[in-house]
Amino acid sequence: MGPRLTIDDQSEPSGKVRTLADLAKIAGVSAGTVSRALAGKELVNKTTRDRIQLLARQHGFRPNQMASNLRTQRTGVIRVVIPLGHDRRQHISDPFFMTLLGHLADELTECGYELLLSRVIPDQDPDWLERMTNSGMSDGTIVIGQSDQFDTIERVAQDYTPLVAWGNYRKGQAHCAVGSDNRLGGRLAAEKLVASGARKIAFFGDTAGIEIASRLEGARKVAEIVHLPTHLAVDEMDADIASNLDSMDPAIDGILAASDLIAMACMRQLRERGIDVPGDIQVIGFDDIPAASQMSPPLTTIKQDIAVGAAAMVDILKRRLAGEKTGSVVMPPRLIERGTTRIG
Amino acid sequence: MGPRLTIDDQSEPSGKVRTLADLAKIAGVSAGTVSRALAGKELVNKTTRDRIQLLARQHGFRPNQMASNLRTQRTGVIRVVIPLGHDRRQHISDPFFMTLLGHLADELTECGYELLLSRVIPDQDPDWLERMTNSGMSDGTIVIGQSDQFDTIERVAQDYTPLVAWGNYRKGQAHCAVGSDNRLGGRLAAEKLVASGARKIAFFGDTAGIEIASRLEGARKVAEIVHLPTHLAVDEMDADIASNLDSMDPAIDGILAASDLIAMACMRQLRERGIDVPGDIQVIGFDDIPAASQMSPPLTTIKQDIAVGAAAMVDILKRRLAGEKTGSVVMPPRLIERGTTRIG
DNA sequence: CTGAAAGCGCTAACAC
DNA sequence: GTGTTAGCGCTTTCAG
Repeated sequence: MGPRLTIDDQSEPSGKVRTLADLAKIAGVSAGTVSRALAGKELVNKTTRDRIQLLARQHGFRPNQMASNLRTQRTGVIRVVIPLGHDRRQHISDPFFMTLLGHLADELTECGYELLLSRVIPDQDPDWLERMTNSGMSDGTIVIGQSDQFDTIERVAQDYTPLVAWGNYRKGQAHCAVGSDNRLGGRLAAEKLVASGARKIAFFGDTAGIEIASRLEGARKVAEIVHLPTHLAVDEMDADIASNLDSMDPAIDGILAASDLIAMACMRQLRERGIDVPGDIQVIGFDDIPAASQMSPPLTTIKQDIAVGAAAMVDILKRRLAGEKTGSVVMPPRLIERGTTRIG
Repeated sequence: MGPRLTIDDQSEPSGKVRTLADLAKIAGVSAGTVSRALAGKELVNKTTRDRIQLLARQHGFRPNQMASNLRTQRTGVIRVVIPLGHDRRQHISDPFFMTLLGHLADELTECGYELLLSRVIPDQDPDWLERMTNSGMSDGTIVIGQSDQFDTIERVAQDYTPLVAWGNYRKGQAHCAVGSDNRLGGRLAAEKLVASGARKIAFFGDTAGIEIASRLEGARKVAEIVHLPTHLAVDEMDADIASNLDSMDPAIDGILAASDLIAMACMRQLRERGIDVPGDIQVIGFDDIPAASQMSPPLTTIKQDIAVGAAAMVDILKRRLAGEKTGSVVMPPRLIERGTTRIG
């Protein structure tokens, strides 16, 4: 039998070059030199450097990142993790997190980092953050949304510095957070509602998430507010809102939604019931996701500047990777008046 | 001087255990045994196995993935890449890709894979796919959207099997694609428009993307259609649509949008011009993103089942990783009639 | 059942 | 300038 058609003949037609050593051999130099040449180091003679780079291109050679990472103790990847704490189906539907993720991807790519994305269900694995930070698979970690995991993040941040979380800042906390002043946002929303004549205001949202809880807290500085728990998963959300809406006895005339998504669901339910917005009930959302301005009527909301937030997170993380100590960032949210509230 | 306060004293208070060897030492066994114990291998005595696992937990020890990956030649990560080919600002706003990504994340996490997310601008680096597939950082690759990169994907697929792309299937192609029958989708849309009385139909979209081109092609089987190029980035999109709308001389009475996002933009512009939908102009979208049903009037559209698509991609990729040969998957899209088209 | 030893593919002193 | 060498931290034969 000839050598053809052996079972495990995986070799490329003309001996694929897969390692530095392979390339070194056909270039007639040592692996070390190839390594340096490919890294564009000045140390190696320009002539041979060019020759090696050419050879590499010709053979489609690409050095193994994994090996390089192990050796240099530097991965060039940032882990972005979304904990699905208090409402695990949130992610699929929530345009806010998705938009934030998009911007993070932009920023990270921009400065040469890869993005390792993880969704996590904390209840099923209390160790989640330690696992992510200690795996050696990334140089730093970004947590999108504290959800109900504030304490976990706080604990890990004790001895893991390259960590930034999107979310609420609580005085004296150890971990670095970037986010909006949720309390202020809640206050702005309530103030607006009150100013334009609302007398009985309801808050739709799940206060298990600390960001949400802060919004309600802020709103309550301004007015008496009834809290109507609302799940974040689209399918449950609608049912929650519907039943709450129907069971309100002294009818409400103002809705403060914990997010634009919830506000949109409210509008849907209100329309089905023939209730006029903003005539009968005024509605105000939170986030200012792209869709907010496109509804009819367009949604009045509290805007969080996602792009700026994402840039800040990446910037801070880079600083921390460089050993700098940084504080948190609290960004002021802004009222965007549109069509779901009355003027005044 | 005592040993305190030396410059590079990075050691933890009581000597942090970071490597197998560290743990081996305090357990009084060899590194090999620790490795086996932590992997839960039966080979090692249950007693010592438990002891080692306990020790590991106590010290918060987590084996270095990078090293393990290098040794085993298996990373446990799947790369998901979004090429921003013909319209590089698409991603931030496109809920379709984001939703697909969400589902992919679910499916991958489900079966123990990590997700390495990359955005890529092919013009700036023609080598992009080779770079991603050969880096040794992942076991397989999913490309979300062929964009105008059909040929690149085709080329790489020649000798890289664990690759699946979301997109159009073209008879005889080498790479594995999962996606909707775009041509059929286009046809369904045009048929509906014609059936409910549209006489002059316009197609809004950028046919540089092959998926989009196929939709137009399908539509043209049914009716004569004028193509109005439209960028996918939200800001440009509005301007494109506005100018096109205003310059149409014999007014159109049907709009076939290449995506729901474009359809939504069209509706916005139409509303601004006081044009009634579906009275004066009927509109039909493509994708059926979550927001489609929430507009007013709710959008008639061609639905692609994203969840099923994502599951199929992951399933196929796993098969390919197991050495199986698989074909492509073409899923039938479905007309969802809602409020932006007339009955009939 | 466990230890010793040989690498995975790359990089960075250290030589010459 | 370039080769040699010694690992990065882990897994897995191969001995015993």
